[in-house]
Amino acid sequence: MLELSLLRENAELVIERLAIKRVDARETVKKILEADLNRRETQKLLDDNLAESNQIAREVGNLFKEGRQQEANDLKARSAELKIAARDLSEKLDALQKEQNDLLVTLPNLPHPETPLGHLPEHNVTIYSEGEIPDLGENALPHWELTSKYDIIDFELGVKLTGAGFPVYKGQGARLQRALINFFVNEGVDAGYLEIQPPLMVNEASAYATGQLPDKDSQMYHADLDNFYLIPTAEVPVTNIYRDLLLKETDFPIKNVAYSQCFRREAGSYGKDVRGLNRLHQFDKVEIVQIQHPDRSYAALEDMKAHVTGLVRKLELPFRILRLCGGDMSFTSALTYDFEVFSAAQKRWLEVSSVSNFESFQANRMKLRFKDSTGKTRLAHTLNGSALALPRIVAALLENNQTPEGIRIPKALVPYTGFEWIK
RNA sequence: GGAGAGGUGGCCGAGUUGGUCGAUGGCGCACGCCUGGAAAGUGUGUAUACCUCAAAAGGGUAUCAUGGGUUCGAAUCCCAUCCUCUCCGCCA
Repeated sequence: MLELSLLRENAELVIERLAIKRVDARETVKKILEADLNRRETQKLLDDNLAESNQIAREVGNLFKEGRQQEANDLKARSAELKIAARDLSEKLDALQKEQNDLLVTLPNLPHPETPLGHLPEHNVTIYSEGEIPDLGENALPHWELTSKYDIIDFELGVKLTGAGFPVYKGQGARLQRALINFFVNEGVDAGYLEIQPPLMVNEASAYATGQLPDKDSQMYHADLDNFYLIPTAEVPVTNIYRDLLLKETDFPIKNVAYSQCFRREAGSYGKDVRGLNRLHQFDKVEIVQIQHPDRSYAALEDMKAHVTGLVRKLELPFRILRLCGGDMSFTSALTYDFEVFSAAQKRWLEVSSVSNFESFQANRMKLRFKDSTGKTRLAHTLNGSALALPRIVAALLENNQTPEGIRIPKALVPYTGFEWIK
């Protein structure tokens, strides 16, 4: 969530920037500031009340010691009055705090000034593209046919075991999964990221801190008995490692890479978007996360973008990088780069990574702070990106590399797969 | 799952016949003294949030797992929840 101090000091800027995300924040900002003013007044009244109560308690103690029962009892009466007033004030304060907080969490993060205007996919700006789009001719097969032709991924079997969107990987398909995971994790480790294996289930506090709750409740699988959520991305447990921490400036940069399975209910999806590997309920992803000093978070974002570029390049896939427009960017992001690979039989671009700087938006909700060189406590910046998500990479690899002899594995992967062809 | 013990500041650890306890002490850390330099020694300081204040200083409030209760007053008493440890049971 946004920092309250920013709203107090520069409400106009907030309103102006949020308009880029097509949010009219005028009314909300006004209400927040009203609640804030009210809250502070109430707090002052309550504090004064409690101060007097504490004073009386001390005096009563002394009077009893001196045996002055009558005076002590008189003071007790005053204390009872204060207590009733304090209860009311305290309830009012809680209500105001809740009101303010509830309003504050409805405001998305401010988009970075470089964010393109617009709200449609065509308003996203392609800032880079690379690689040849292969001409596969007329007989090219989409990946969902290739997977059954070579018997490497079984969608129907997944339906039998669980349901749609839970494919079963077999033989060379399973091996390819392991190869990609190891390749991505190793590349991350080589780039200085600490490898993390997080839990795949998190508690309510964690889901709230990274913003999945309360908004995206229906997008997560939930274990009722223990009130745990299956993670939709490793971002959730990994970022939560740093929840409620007060870091030192020398702790930066924090760089983590984590492989995990991800679970998403994807309620409301349909059509060609969910065909084959395009959208699954369970999938594999390697995520990179950085916790950074605010002065260096944008440099870190560029680093992460370069890292992901390296991965896609080594896989020899044609790709492009988009800077997302305000309306297409996530609630929490300040600046996002999307990576898309071209899946040549489907003839469409598939998003395989989203690299974002959240600035202090997540850190504020999570209370992730650090002491700067002057001893002041400030919010850290958080960033994350997929590096990479497997299914669509697999879809593009299968489609783009299909030949009459089989499917060719890119050179960089061969040491991991142990084979050069899927046959 | 059953029985028991316990959760105090960055860490360890006092404090549980309720009373100036945000909390003795030690370690760690920071700065200073000492030293040619260091170690040892020694001195001082060392939580977080909110409010107040133009700012700093200062002041107020809250926080001893979390939430509630008793009381003029709670780290200390009561209740609930969460978590940790030990033993038993079960088990990859």
